[in-house]
Amino acid sequence: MTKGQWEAPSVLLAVDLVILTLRHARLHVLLIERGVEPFKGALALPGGFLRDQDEAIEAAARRELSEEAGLVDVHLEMIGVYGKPDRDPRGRVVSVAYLAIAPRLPEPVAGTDAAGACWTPVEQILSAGMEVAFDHRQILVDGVERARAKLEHTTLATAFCGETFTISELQQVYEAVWGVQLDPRNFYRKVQSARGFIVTAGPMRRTENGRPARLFKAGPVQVLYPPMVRTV
Amino acid sequence: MTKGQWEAPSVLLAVDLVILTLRHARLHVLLIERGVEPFKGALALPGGFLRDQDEAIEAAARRELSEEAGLVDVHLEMIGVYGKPDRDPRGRVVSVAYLAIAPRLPEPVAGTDAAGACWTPVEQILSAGMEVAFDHRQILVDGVERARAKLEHTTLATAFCGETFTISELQQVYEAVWGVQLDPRNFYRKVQSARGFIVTAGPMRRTENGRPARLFKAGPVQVLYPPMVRTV
DNA sequence: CGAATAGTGTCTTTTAGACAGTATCCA
DNA sequence: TGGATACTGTCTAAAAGACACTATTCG
Repeated sequence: MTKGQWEAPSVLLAVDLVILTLRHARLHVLLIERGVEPFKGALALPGGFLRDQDEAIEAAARRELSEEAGLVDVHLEMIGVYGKPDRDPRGRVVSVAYLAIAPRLPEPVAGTDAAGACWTPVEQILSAGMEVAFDHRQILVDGVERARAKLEHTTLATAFCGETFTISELQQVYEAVWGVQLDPRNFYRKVQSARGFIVTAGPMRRTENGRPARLFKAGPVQVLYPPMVRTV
Repeated sequence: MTKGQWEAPSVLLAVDLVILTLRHARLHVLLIERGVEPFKGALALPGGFLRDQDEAIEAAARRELSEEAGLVDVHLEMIGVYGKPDRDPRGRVVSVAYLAIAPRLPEPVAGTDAAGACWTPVEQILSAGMEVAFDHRQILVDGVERARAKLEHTTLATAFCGETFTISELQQVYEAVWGVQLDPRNFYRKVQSARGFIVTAGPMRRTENGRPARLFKAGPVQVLYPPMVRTV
């Protein structure tokens, strides 16, 4: 509560992005090599400070998404706030973390500002002990866990795919993000019976090897029913 | 990214609390009558600014929880960040919202600072058009939705109960938060079969009317398997 | 005894999971 | 033709939902 002469302390506000995508059937996150202190030369999540007093937080996240990864119109949601008093040696910096999901991309990161942007397998950071700057490991852990959880009861998986996709492409998303193997036949039935999850995108087909598959696009529904249960 | 002479803008950081509890088998939220401008006299979620530059954000939330509601050791989790540039007429105020779950309480709000603290049925704000200050209606909506979702696949429901509770008390939590009626017999089976959800708390019993019920306490598990499915 | 709540059993329908078999492409 | 992937069908076991019934308390 504001009382009397006391003045509330102010903080610097930043945004950080966990940008996930699928590459070679594995989950990758975009990391940037830092060009300035602190943690100069180390890898970190893309992000930055609010540009000015009037910039909305999500707008800042979208701006960084565009500037650092060349991405527009992708799924974006807030993960949480990271504000431990000592998390940044420059002073009291509070960071709002966002989760972004990018569909399959051409090999290089298109339209990038930052020189050292690179897609890194999530496993390398989570299981192998690869280092990242600040508290970005924790932010990544929380972002990946958010994605895993939302695959269960929302249609988020379609955000990893392009405009249209086959059912086995969708299955690859679940397998990569959850780190499990799924039976394609049961996955088929499951996905088709989830109301509004996917809808057929014309009678077109696409091929690379074996029988061509039907194409689908994301359905109208956000919340999945029945959910895709990740058996524990 | 920090560049050259440019200086990042700073913001005021606040916390707001959605404190939920059950009263008379209905979901209630704690509101405070504001004693100062802006919105003087209006009802608002409890909350306030960070006390000083070194206070952790969650610590500020726990401090407000104690000062404004007299609550300690209750479930507390972050909901999200609310930072629209124009959400507070005093300037750029970014608020971190927290969800707190209080067990059944004695009628008055114990140990309260704020004079006008009152438990309000959530329905009155969500369905009936009761007004609240700032963007607190949206924060409440998000907090309640979070609670509803977490009841499905976590053991959060036990946080609404006291140290020990009966199965029908637990059922009341689900019914009040979800706003549905559940079959007590199937609920029984369901809850008992969810591994680690509840454990018997001795052979004691409690009574008020009808046959006495067994007492349980919260089990060791946080994530529910199988989940409590809220049929849509 | 009846009213009220606690707890068990049982039946039916739905869903998950395993897996056989057919279809359609390419080389 | 064989190899590969797409898709369909079928069986079994588990879980969800409906609901009859018994148990234990109070007054």
